[in-house]
Amino acid sequence: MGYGEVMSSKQQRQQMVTRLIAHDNVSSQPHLQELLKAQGIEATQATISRDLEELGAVKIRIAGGDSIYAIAEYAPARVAPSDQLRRVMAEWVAEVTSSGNLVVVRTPPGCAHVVASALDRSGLVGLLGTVAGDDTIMCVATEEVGGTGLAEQLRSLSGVTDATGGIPRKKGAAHV
Amino acid sequence: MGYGEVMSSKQQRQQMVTRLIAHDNVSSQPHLQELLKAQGIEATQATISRDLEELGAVKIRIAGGDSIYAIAEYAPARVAPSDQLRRVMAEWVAEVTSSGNLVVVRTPPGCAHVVASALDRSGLVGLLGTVAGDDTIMCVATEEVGGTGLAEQLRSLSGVTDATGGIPRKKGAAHV
DNA sequence: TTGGTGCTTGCATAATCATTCACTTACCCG
DNA sequence: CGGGTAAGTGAATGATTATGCAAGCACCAA
Repeated sequence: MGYGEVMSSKQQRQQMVTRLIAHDNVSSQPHLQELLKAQGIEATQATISRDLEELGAVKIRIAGGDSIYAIAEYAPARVAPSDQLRRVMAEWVAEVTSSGNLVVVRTPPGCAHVVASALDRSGLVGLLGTVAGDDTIMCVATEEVGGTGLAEQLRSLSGVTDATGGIPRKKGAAHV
Repeated sequence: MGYGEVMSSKQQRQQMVTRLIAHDNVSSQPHLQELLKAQGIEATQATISRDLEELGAVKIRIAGGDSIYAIAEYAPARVAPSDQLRRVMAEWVAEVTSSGNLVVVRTPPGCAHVVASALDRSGLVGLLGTVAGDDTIMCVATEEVGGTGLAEQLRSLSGVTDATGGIPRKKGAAHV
């Protein structure tokens, strides 16, 4: 298996699909088909269906009862292989600090809920739960493990270098 | 608008739907229809479709390419009027206790997310955020209001009688 | 009571999405 | 070179989900 590089059309298409989903409110596969065509990419509904599956896209409901596509960030974590968690953490976690039983995880703007969702479903021992804002996650550690211990786990998962274990550098309001 | 109390069948059904979704891996609406029937609740696919919309359920993809339903903690309550909150709380909250800045809300199995979602979007003063498990919600109270004060508000909303404000009767692990 | 209003539901059907099958192409190995 | 294998795709079709419509019921007001 494995081609050379010619077959990049699929990847290009899927990348465009991802982009379209993220920016527009894509309501259906025919709709997405149109948008793709406007970008000079032609594909049938069948192909798009397969793309969406591979990308892990799902239809979510938005206000008004309509539903649009979104990239999952959610589904795969149901069975969250810790590999997935590690991948998400490595991708999006910028900083991990702790104070008392709380661990504060910083992410790029808007990404907090993605990481929090993965954490929530990871079944990580020592993690009671999370509250995610826009770019900040607050994790509640068990008393047994404590904030410091949990922070250590999280840093290990994300590959973040040890950073100021006890003294927060800056106050960030998590608008939940 | 506003019936007496006879028309509880819809709410019962939706509660069961929520529970089934949370526990089983519901793959389709006909599948859910069967599960409901096994619980003694009959409904057509059309009704179930509407229930799922109202509950904000979505189909997510799990490992293997299959997809199952899940409650969206995310879309529907976008507009959550406080009346809605009161209704949800009254329907599903079994117990409210507090300790320190935390309030623990117990619900029927599988229903925690629904309540937590409503709470998250309620803009309730004194409530910083929530972490929902299967049948348990942890609410973080502001320091100003405190766990006791928040618990009081929540009890009022849900109509639960005052219960052991400071001493948890039983340890319930919130499996998040 | 009587008529009006709004909510809920089932039926039938439309809309949407997933999958089977066949075909093409690229690549690998004798 | 063939032959074998696997990925990728479209057309057609099957499966699933959403919806228009009408009926039924509770409630309210006159």
